[in-house]
Amino acid sequence: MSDCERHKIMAIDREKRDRIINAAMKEFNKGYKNASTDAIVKEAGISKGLLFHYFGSKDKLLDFIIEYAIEVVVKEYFELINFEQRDILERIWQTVLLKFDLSYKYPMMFDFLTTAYKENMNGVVLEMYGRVMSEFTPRFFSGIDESLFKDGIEPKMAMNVIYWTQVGYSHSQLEQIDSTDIIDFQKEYERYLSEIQSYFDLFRKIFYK
Amino acid sequence: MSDCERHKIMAIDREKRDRIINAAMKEFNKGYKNASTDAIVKEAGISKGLLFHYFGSKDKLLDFIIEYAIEVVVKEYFELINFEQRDILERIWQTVLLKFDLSYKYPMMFDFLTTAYKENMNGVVLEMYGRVMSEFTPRFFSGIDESLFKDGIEPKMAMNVIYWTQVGYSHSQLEQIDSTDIIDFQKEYERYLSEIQSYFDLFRKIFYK
DNA sequence: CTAATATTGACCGATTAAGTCAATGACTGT
DNA sequence: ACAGTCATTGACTTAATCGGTCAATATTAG
Repeated sequence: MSDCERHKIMAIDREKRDRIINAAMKEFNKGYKNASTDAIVKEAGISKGLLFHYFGSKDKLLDFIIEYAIEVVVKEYFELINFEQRDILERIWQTVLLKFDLSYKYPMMFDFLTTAYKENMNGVVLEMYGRVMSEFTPRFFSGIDESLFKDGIEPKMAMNVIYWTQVGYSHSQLEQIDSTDIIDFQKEYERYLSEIQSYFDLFRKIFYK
Repeated sequence: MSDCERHKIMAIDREKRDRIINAAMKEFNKGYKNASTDAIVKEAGISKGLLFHYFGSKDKLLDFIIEYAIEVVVKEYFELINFEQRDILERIWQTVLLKFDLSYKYPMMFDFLTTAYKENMNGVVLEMYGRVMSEFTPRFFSGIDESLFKDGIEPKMAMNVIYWTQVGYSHSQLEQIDSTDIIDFQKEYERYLSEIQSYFDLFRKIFYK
């Protein structure tokens, strides 16, 4: 993607640009072929001509969205995690907060990137993302203070349980949000965090000395 | 769906019928609109004419698959759970075994029904399924022997952790299976069960007296 | 008021997808 | 061997859809 085109896109009014990006991520999350540009413009509330005026083609739109999504996730998620925190519960807690902050602006970001990576929507760029990810995961689970765990508790299993619980809880919340109408985000945010925190308290009690 | 048509379908060779059912569930799992009859016949290894000879139309095919899936899940899952088992860990363990047995014949059954229910693919039939489900869930988590739990452990939270761990582990296994070629099912079955059992052992140790 | 820019949506050609049907293959009793 | 029945095929039709275009219109700036 040429800098010229990218500059044109980044000059769009911020709120409208995010509406297009979110609509595109939601639609491309169905897979490249199943994604419809008509559905994207409808969701974003713009005309079809404007979409092609800015992005040129469906492929270029996808390329931009992938590059943009990776850039945001790297800068506002991967790079913000403090690896000096050797308490795994606290380390995972950071990711809960960071993911939640990101999903406020871009609700489909992580789901979209997962789909894009699985379908290999853009070979070159996603290969880079794959490298970032495959370096991240082992790093995330290494340098952990295992002395915090009770004797007889397998740290690897405990970490999986913590991770899966957090994923499971998020999903159960997402289902409820889908079925309800527009919600008070601030209020939901607090309830969500306090509930998931109670699970972390439970884990601290059962897994830690 | 008239009994006549249903009879015609059930008269198809069992192995071929299951191939069609599995192909249809896999395809409809993408959503009704994204499901392609061409893809179904290709996956099932039959001609397009035959599919329409048996099922008449895409809608009637979907109706049959939904009815069939609900019937199988009710008879081979819901009705086989022993509610006299008051140990929740043992009760959930039953569901793991039952789901695994079912997923051998119909790998997409539960995922398909979840999608069908969310998209409300067939109002009348799925409303019935929703009623079955909404009666099942509270029943499943009631009549539990809470005296087995350690003091200070909230049974409801512990049950969620157990449930989410089982879901998370299944998903992590599914991802690995997708990326590998054909596998020795018997060997995988044993490994899967023994690994998930080790998580149940962990839960017994940390949650129970 | 004018020129430049942003935005629209009807329209086009190509592709796709549900559904059809005439033809063929396979089997069965005589 | 043969007539008759049933199972099965895949090229074809038709309507809708989708990516992409463009002349027209709205908006903004000087």
